[in-house]
Amino acid sequence: MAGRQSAEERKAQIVAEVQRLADEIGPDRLSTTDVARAIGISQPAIFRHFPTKGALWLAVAEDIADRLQGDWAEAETGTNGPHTRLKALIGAQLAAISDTPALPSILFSRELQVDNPALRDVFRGLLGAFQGRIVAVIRDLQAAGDLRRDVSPEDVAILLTSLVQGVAIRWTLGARGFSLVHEGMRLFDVQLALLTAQEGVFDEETR
Amino acid sequence: MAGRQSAEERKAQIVAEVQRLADEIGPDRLSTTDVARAIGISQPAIFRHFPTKGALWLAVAEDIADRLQGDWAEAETGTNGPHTRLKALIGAQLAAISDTPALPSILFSRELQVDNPALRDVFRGLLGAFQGRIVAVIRDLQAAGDLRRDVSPEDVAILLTSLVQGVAIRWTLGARGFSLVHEGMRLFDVQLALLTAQEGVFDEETR
DNA sequence: TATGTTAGTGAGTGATAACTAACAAGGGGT
DNA sequence: ACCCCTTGTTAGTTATCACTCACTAACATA
Repeated sequence: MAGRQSAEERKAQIVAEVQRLADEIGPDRLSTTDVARAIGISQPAIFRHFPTKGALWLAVAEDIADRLQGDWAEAETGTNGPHTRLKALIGAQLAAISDTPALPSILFSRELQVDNPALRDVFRGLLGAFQGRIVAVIRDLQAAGDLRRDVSPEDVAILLTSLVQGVAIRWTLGARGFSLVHEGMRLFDVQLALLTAQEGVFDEETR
Repeated sequence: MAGRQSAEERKAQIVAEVQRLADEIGPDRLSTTDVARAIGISQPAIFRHFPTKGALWLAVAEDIADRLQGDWAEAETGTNGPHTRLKALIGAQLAAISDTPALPSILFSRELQVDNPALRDVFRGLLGAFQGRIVAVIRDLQAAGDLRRDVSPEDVAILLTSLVQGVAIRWTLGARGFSLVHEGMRLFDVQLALLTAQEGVFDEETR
């Protein structure tokens, strides 16, 4: 329905629908027929706008990349100190997953990445960029003396991004029975409290 | 080759091959033809041993569940204090993933779980059991005074299991360019050091 | 109003998926 | 040495996948 549309609009509509349906059906099981039916056009019409299904997925990847990078940039501009900047970054990521629940399964889909190296490279770069932003903010936090210095910024970044992934996975497996953003931010505060505590009091045997 | 085998042996062989191939091809893209060819039998022979492909996956899930639970039990028996017990548990999990790299993609495959609720339930229970074991050890650690008490055991368990998942994902995406067990244990030590540091020194604004 | 362009359709293609039916053979127990 | 259950094969079936082809209807413009 809604008749004919411009190619640009239709492309955007298809890309959006893929992200919505990927959550229900699974990214790799999602067929062009599913997408076409959900939109209300014929299945071959998909191929008028994308030469191959791989190209469609690449367009989806670029859409995701653009949106996430925009979210990160916005999160970092509207904030003053490094602490709120870090909090905003993590919050933006959680919100993005909450808005597009298929994000983790798309980003980490083994199937999609096995026969679409270009896709894998986009996602790898994207996750690396996020990690890089976190590392930079951690450095600022440490420089300001707001975070213990006996842990490397890279390790802190890993702990925090793992936290986001971990809570997102629990959220998905548990049928989204809680607020991802709320629970994620709560755990972020817990982890950050650990990271701001005084250094080395217990002698921990590090064998 | 190797001629005829007993049903029991053949079943185990198929289940093992699925786990090996799931890593190369992707759990959901893995076809019965792939499995049969890798073993050296005809494709319909698979269905002599498993009524449906879904039943095959369920057998794989139970194999994984048995193995993991065995690993956890072993990790917890050979250890004395709660600290080494925790370390052994995390180490066992990392080693299991290292031995069966397809584990994360199988356990978290959206595709497999969408149309196989039984499978999803097995995995959910499995991950819950691991979480439960971690929580119990954390409680012991706190009771012994070896871990700060201003963090709930459940939250600590989430932080630690997320850590394992996070490092496993990085390991997979990065083409397994480092030792999963080594890197995982290093980060575990970092996180545990944070968890044993003195409580609440910085006043963290918790808005 | 005539004309070229573009979004969209219906029917079909070859490949591959899971699964079945009918039949062949291996091998231990009597 | 024969039997017969079990394991296996070959040859299908049906469904679905991505993708193509010939064609049409809507739109913009001259």
